[in-house]
Amino acid sequence: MNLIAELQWRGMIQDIMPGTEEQLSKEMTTGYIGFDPTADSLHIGSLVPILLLVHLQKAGHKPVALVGGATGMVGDPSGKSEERNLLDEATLNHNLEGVKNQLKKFLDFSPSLPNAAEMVNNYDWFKGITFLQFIRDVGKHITVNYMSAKDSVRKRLEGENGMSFTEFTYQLVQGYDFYWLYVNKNAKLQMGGSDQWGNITTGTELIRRKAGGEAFAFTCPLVTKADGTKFGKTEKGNVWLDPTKTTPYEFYQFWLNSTDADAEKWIKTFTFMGQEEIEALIGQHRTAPDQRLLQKRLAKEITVFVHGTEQYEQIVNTSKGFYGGDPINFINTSDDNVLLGSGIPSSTFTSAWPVDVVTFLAECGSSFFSSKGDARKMIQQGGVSINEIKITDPKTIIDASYLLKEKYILIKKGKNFHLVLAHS
RNA sequence: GGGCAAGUAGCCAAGUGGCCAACGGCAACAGACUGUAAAUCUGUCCUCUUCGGAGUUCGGUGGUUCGAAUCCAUCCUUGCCCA
Repeated sequence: MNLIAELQWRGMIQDIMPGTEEQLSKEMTTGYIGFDPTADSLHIGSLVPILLLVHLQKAGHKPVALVGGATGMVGDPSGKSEERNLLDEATLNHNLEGVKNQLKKFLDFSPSLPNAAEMVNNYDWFKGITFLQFIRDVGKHITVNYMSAKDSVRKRLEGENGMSFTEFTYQLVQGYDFYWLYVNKNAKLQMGGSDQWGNITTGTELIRRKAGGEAFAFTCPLVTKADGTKFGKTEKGNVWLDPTKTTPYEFYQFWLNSTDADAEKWIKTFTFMGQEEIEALIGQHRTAPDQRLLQKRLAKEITVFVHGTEQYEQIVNTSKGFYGGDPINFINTSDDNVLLGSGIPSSTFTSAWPVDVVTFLAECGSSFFSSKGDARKMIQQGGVSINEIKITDPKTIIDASYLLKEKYILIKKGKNFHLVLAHS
C-alpha cells in the first residue's frame, strides 16, 4: 500500500493537492511540517502531525520538522477569532528548546540514513532578511486579493475582531518557509493540520511564481471527539507529551477512557497497527465491549510510542492495582517505586493529626479539592472515599489510624481519580 | 484627530435603577445507570462558611441615588466608518 492510500485509510488526509501521490511514488521526497512554539511542550494535538512525519519516513521519504522561531513571533491567525498576544523572546526560546527535544524522540535522525530526519528553525533564514527585502522579494509575488481570500483572513475581516497587519502577514512568512526549503533543501511537500491549508497553498503559490517550481501538500483532519467537545483536554487542562506536565499514568488513563466511537477512529490514526489487525480488534471489541480491549490497546500503543515500554508496563501494573481488585492491598504490598513511579497523582500532607475530613482534603495539597467548601460539597454528593470507604459525614475525623504502611492514605474523588497521599 | 458601537463569571450570552451572585447555553465536577465507555436523568458550578449566612463581582476610577451591571463623568481596551 502506498503512503497516501495508507494515510487515507487511517483517516489522516483531509485535503490533498493533485499530483502529490505521483510525486511520492516517483522519487524520495522531502516533506516538512511546522510546529509552533506556543508552549514549552507539545500536546497530544501535535501527535498527528508527528505521526505524519513518521509515516513519511517509514515510506522512505525524508521528514523535516520545522520549529517556528520566526513564525512564532508573528502568530498564526488560523482558527483564531481574536488577535493573538505575542510571546516575548525569552519564552519563545525556552519553548523552542522544549519542542525540539520532544520532536527528536520520534524521528530517526541517524546521519547514515539516506532519508534521515532533519530539524530546522525558520528563524535561521528569517533573521537576516530585512523588511524591505521581504516586501520586495516576497510580497511582490502575492496579491492582497489572494491573501484576503483565505479562510483564516476572510473570517477575521468579516468578523468583529479585526486583524492586525502582523497576523495578516503570517501566511507570507509561512509561505516563504516552504519556498526556502524548496530552494535549499529540495522540499516538495508540506503537511499539516487542515487549518493550515490556506497557509500551505500560499507557499506552493510562491514556489510556482518565484521559482517556477511545483510543490505539493496534504493536510490531516483535526482530531475531534464524537460528542463534539474539544480533543485533548481533561479536567486538568491539556494532555501534554512532557511527563512532568502530564504524568505517564494520566496520559495512559486519558486514552483508556476514550469512548468506543472515538477509540475505533483513533486507533487507526494514532497507532501503527495494520489494517487487518485493527479490524479484527474492533470486531472483537464489539462483541465484548466491557473488556475495553480497544481502549487498552490504543492506550498501550500510544503510551509506548511516547513514553516507552518500560513506563507502559509500570503503568499497567499500577492501573491493575487500583482498578482491578484491592487497592488497599496493592498499596500495602507494593514498594514505593512501583506505587508512585508511573505518576499516579500523589501529594503530601504536612499538618498535624487529627483533623476533620474537610480540612484534611482541602489542605492535602492536590488540585482535587480547591477549598473546604469544595471538599464539603464533594462529600455531601457522595463523591469522596478514603481507603475505599465512602465518607458521608463531613465531620469525620482523620488521624494516624488511617495510615496504610504508616504513611499512605488512599483518597478517591469520584470513580476515576485516585490520590495517594503520603504523610510526612 | 472626528463620528458610531462594544467590553458581564472558564467560554458564548441575557439583563439596561431595587424582585441580581446576576436568565439561558457550552465546557467542567459529583450522583444514579454502566464497561475506569457513550447516551440519559439528578445535583453542583465567584470566594469563604459553625450551612443560619457572610464577603467580593458585571473593563478601571470617580460621582448621582436610600439603592447601580444598569444613570452621569472620565480613563483604558476593542471593532466599524470618516480624515
